[in-house]
Amino acid sequence: MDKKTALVWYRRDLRMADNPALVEAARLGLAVVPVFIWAPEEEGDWAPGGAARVWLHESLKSLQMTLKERGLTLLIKKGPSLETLLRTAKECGAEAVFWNRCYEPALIERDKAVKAELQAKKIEAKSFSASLLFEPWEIKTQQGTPYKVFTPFWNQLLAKPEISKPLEEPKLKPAASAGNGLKIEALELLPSIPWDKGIRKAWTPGESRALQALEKFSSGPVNAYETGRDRPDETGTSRLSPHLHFGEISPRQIWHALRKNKKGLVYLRQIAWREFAYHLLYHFPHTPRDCMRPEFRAFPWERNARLLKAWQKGGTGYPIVDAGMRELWATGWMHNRVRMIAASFLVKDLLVRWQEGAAWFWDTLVDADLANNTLGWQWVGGCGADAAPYFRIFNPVSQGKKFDPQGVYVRRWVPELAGLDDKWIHEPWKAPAEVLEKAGVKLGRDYPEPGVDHEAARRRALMAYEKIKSGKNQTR
DNA sequence: TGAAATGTTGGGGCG
DNA sequence: ACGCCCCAACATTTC
Repeated sequence: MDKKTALVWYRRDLRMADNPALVEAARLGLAVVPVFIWAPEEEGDWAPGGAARVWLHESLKSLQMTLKERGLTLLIKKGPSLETLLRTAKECGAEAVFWNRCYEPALIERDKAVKAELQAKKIEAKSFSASLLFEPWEIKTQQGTPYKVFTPFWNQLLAKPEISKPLEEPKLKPAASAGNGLKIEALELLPSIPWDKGIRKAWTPGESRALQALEKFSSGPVNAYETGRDRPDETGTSRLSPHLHFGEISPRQIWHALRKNKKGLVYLRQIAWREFAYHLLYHFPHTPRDCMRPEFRAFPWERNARLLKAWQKGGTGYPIVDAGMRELWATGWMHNRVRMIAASFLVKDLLVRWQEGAAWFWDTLVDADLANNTLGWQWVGGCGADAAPYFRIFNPVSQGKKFDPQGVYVRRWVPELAGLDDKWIHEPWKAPAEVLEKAGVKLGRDYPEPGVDHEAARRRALMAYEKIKSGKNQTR
């Protein structure tokens, strides 16, 4: 008997365009039942964090609306994926399930099991590549091993045959029986205490806004990206990260929008860092938990709940760090230059394990992405594959002066310092008493004294590293 | 996709 | 004119 209906299982590909699972259903002339299943427990330790759930809620709303305009209903379900798919397939008389791949270790395992079970039940199951330029197993060194260094990975990526064009949105046939779904609200993705106001103000999730953001970026900031990306006081970045994480836009779309622009390559290199992050996560699935470099197992991290909390709340006493942490808390996002500064501060100045920082980012970032988050923190921590050398320690004052020279960013997020002159904005503790008084700042009352002295903290971090250096050549 | 410490160079002041 | 010193600017090395 010919198949009539397919489920398209939406996961982190919340878009219509460049969606191979949708295209396949249309190509086969099948009616489509789009379904989203909320099953956070299947993601192991990495179920979406609080900020990401807010985004997901809004993105699902947007997708549901878009599908509705096409005459389709996005079914919302909750519960174990396999059973839910089987039940939904039965409800709708679907004999095929198509989806686009995820690459987190727990999801790879789950999807493998789902595929096997569906096929055992005579339901066709097919998965597609939609979230990466290349599958993590498609890129290998000459020796056939995974890359551990970014630059050769990047060269290899550029040497590959041209990346295929993004797929057009197909014409979809609605299914006769759409099945019964929940309201998105029933997933309880929104917080009970409304701390998400700032996120809603800063962002509009959804495919159309993602395309707009790309358009805006490619018609201006991309041309100055090389330097503009380092300025948190200006809008020199694409701000595409959360859209990209939820698949509201695909890297193929971004690639083709920017590749013809000579300057676009500087930004596409960042997209390649994302590819590299997925490559590493796929080949080294333990890295969200453990350092890549084995000698770091013996690293003398400190346990300091008080300073960790101060960091989280944006109360370290270092303005650029605090500005970043407050931007994160308020908007669910932090400028990448500031992410590096704030992360370096936690890991090097406070000697707190990078996993603590990764966990906080996981919960507070709307773009929280296991591959990127893991790579980023291991990079800063100096314990990753192609990481910054451990002794590369950011100075929060000089970084602030260099990349936020007028203190615009600091004043935006740390308004209690707004009255200080540019000269002191990144190191208020050095300002003369009368300057502080005139600015209406009393350190320890309006804004904290530095929780640690960077100079001393730097020396302490280097000494801590000395302790594990001897283990450098030990094998895993 | 750092920063500090250390080394080198070259111009200017000055005896 | 010369050597000497100082020091800023830049370069290299070290962490």
